[in-house]
Amino acid sequence: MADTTERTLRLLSLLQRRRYWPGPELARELTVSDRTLRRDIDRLRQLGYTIGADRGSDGGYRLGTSTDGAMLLLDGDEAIALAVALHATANGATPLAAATLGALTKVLSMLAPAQRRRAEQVTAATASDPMIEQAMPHVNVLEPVAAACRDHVRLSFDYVAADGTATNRYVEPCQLVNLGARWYLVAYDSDRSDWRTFRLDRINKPSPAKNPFVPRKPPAPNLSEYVRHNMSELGARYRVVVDIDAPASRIRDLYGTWVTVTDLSRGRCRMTMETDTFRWPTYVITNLETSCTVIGPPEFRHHLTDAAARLSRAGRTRT
Amino acid sequence: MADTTERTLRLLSLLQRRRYWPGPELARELTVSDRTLRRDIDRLRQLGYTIGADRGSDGGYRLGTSTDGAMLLLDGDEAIALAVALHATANGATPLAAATLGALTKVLSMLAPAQRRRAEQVTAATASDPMIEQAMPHVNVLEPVAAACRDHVRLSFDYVAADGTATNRYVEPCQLVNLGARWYLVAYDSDRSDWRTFRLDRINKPSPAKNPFVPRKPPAPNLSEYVRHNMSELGARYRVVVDIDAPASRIRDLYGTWVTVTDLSRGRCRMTMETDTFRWPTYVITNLETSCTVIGPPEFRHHLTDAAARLSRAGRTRT
DNA sequence: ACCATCAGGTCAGATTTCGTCCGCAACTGG
DNA sequence: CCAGTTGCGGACGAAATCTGACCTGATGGT
Repeated sequence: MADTTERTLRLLSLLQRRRYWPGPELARELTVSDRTLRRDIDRLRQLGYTIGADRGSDGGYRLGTSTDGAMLLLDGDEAIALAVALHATANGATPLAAATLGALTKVLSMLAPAQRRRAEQVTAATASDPMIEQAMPHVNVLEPVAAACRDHVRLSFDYVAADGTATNRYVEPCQLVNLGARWYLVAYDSDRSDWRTFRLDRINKPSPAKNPFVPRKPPAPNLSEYVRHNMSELGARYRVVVDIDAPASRIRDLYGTWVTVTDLSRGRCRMTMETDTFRWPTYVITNLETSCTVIGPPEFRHHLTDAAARLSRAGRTRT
Repeated sequence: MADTTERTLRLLSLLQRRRYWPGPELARELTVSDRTLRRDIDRLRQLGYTIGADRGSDGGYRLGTSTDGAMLLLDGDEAIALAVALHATANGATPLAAATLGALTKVLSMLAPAQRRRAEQVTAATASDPMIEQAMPHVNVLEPVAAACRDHVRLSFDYVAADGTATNRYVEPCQLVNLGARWYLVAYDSDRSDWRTFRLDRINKPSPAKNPFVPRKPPAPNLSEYVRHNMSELGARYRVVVDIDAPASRIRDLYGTWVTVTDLSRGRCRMTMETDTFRWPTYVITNLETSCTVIGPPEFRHHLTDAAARLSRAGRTRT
């Protein structure tokens, strides 16, 4: 009642809930006269929403596509679903990576603690799910760090380096970089006066400052490249190298964001990926359906031979 | 200056874009006095948003979790990212499936044609992506059908049956069911006066009616069961059956939504899945790291033997 | 102590909102 | 073609509100 903006929002919510609304029904729902309903519709239109209307008996209003800054009204569970979906998609997907991350931080920062816990549970449940055991960083780390990057505020956190030594850092976050299985934060370490790359899953208790700093020029034009280059020191357990009987372009199309591909002679190429687990390189190779040769490491070769044995046993006709 | 609701929304947008805003800055941004800014903040609070505020020098406002029907303000790309993420996650994920679908239809119906096209492109690009080639139905089919289910409006569409005959249907949609790789619509066929199940990827040109109908009692309490039961006639190409040396519960935990698992004696179990491609059952088996036996079909056995040969060749030390 | 910030009261004047009129346009079904 | 229904928008006056300009307090940092 009292407030017109509240009513306008309620109207928007109604229009988003049902495709088609006869005018008088809307008016009754909002307990206003049909005239002010029209005025509210007008308001929404001016706000950037395209609201279709059919005249004549059995006419009504229909919410169309919003042209401008659109807004979504969500009920509890939908917000959670959003968080989960975005969280799961935030890797890879190059063209929209930034937007996905942006949306994710917005949604996350909107969730109440209880909802957030629920989202985590669901994520955990579906993470052990078929495709990938996502090394997706914990929500409570990802969100504040991403927000700090976005807001250009300094960030302090506990960091456990590769050799196990724990330190406390105070940095100017620059950008979050996702490389297949892992997330990295590129930041300027104020104490050490240099750029550093941090693995997100080794960051604990991030706490953002309030006051914005003026962003520095990033240490490299393509931070994704930059991180991949420095990564070996950051301790992926294995560097899997495979030569494939297929042109580099094809592999790049398929897995470009996740691995480095270099050309070899005669339509072959070499694929390199850093990983902790063989699960996913195995999947890639199995899936390729072209022959290839593992260059290293030996552990991966063994893993493959084992898998091959298992598969061939499974495929043998039952005795 | 036109409208207070417009301004309030702009304020919300600002608060969602940046974590921390000093009050006077906000006031300047909105070109109002600090007093009305306070009033607007109040309005938002009354709308259900929790807005934290720090006093003292370098204080400011901070948008917290919204308690009630929350609303998200998104800029162009973020909406697209949302659509893509939801689209990708809409399978599986039992606990939130309904919410995900709901959110997806909301987002989709909000996208402008151009944005929608972009979303499709991205989806297509990432679908050839590593994990799965999602047999996700086309956005232009999924959205209207899901909306029709939600709104309880009749739906007419062209349908191509398994045997290739095309018909035009006029139905009362009941629910969308996702079974791993495929989507099905359970609906009451008004012309045939009986319940039918339609494969979503065989539906063309769906067009929703305007007027709602009163929903019937569904043909079964658990529609997911119902569809799976009727599915064999709906034409998945293969029914892959595998016996696994692991308790049924473990498999169910991992892939429960995607396959049917039945107990066998002595801690073994049998997994059945309907599929058109061997890619993903292969992945499952490779991933299990326990021995298993393929019961059928023979094609899958051959596929596995091929894969095994390829893997073992790849793993052999280079000559 | 001093300053910057949020919080909220009060008040007068400007602005808007709202309902009730009205005529008009467009679509549907008989 | 006509009646009925629906959306569209102008006009008007009364009521509600919104806004800016004060003001007092509380709180936190320097």
